[in-house]
Amino acid sequence: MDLPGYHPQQPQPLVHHPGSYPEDLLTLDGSSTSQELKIEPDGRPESEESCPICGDKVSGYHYGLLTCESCKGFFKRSVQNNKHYTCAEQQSCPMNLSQRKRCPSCRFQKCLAVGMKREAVRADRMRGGRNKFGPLYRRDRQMKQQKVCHQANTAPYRIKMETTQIHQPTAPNDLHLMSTHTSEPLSSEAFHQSHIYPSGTGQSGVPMPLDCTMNADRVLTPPSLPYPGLYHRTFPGYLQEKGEMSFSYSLAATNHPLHPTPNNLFASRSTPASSLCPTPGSTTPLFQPPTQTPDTPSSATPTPNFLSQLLEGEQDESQLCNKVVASLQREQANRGKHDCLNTFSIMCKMADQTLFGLVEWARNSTLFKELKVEDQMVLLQSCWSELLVLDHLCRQVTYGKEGCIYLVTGQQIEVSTIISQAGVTLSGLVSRTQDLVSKLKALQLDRHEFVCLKYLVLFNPDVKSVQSRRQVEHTQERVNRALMEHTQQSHPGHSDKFGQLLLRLPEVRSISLQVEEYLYQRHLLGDLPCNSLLTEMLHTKHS
DNA sequence: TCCTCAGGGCCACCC
DNA sequence: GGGTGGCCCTGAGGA
Repeated sequence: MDLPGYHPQQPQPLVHHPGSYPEDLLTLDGSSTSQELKIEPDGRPESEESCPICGDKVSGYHYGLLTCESCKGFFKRSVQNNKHYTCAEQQSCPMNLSQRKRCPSCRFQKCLAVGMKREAVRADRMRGGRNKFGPLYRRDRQMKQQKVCHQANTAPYRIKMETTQIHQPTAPNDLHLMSTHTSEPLSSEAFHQSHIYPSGTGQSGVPMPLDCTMNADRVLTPPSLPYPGLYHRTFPGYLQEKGEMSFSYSLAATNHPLHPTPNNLFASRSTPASSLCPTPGSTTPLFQPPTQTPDTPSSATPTPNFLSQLLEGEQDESQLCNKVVASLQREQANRGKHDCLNTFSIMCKMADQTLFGLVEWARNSTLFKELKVEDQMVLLQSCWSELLVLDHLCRQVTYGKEGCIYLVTGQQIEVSTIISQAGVTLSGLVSRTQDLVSKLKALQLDRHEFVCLKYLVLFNPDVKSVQSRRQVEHTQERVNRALMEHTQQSHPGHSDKFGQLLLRLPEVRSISLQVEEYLYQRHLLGDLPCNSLLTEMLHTKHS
């Protein structure tokens, strides 16, 4: 028995289709009404497959996934007429065949959540023909067929992901981040005065001022946070750091030989200890020894040792913040006063540094270290974007204020600002992500659960090319069990929390695929910094 | 050249 | 009168 609704797939498109979105390939039968998919010999779904939105009978692929005729029409009208619905309840109205008409807001949100695409509704209203998703639909069918075969042999309680084609880089790609010849710090003004380019305008877009001022809420101490247990460290001395905007994260770190790329991520495995050492001169080591964490409701977990083991190596948020800010400062310093980074570049830098931190987190994980280096590589290459999305979600759940996106640097941006200035794809991504944040907040995600989700994403035995599949599978099952026991112990009144948490993983996967595709499109437009781990990871997947 | 199938339009029906 | 949903038309792309 698979866990309900968790059947994410991560196939590699054979051909890259600009403007298409890989979550087409994602099987999201994750609704509560999901049922076993049956495929006819030619790959077409049998009539009993249910619509992921309302559970009605599907009539074919519509706007990105298999839906019923009713939801197809509803989605089309909503997009064509630019409808803006409002939910009269808590935006969690039940969605089934009999109640789908009650709340168009929730229905439309669910359409988006399961992967229907606004961009598949033709702006020119041209009839007939095939859309750009055609090849992906076929691929999706193939994957579903594989899934059905695979499910027959799936062990109970297995988190199942479909096989993934991992492309090994064919040539070494050393990463050369920006040079750090200057130590001139980025002025606070320059850093605050970032700009945003509306999606679609590309580099030629007119920069629009965006208020990215530092947020004083950053100094909130854990007890005042909505979910104080999620991040396990406070921000000692943050006020001083914030005021000076000067960090001592070694400049050499960015040119560090251990700076990972898809090819040299594990180049230092023969001397793992060295990779953990702070760069000479650095006063902010990448990782601190595990510290006593604030009390959380989960302290009574039945597998404290294992959970503690998982929590070891969790990155210090304040150090990550320092690292990212320092990196941005160096970048800006290299550019000079009159050549400010635009907001998209800043975001990419943040993501890149965060990704670097996540790779380090994985590499320093005891469980992960037990795997073969080759397996570590393919696993990370498979899930890096999901880890990034999870990291972002966790930050929002912990620090994010309603209607704002909390950046790793402690800055906040209003969601409405982004949506008003961004293009359709980015707006959709932000909306989907914020929806997921709301769900996770409602579930009161704690840091134990967050780290379990990270491990479940990382230890994916269905990644193709994994050699020690049994080992990965075993670890995933252990984490799965630990998460289940933890949720039962820490939230006895919320018996379904475990299932609810797992149901969020397909959404994380879906969003991460959309993020990858979006970033790749921007990369093709030349908007992404060339020499970054982020770009390298994107290249690896698209090569 | 034919077939497939996904997006668009139409319209009866419902509230 | 606006929304819904079933049915049919259209036409690009593949066989």
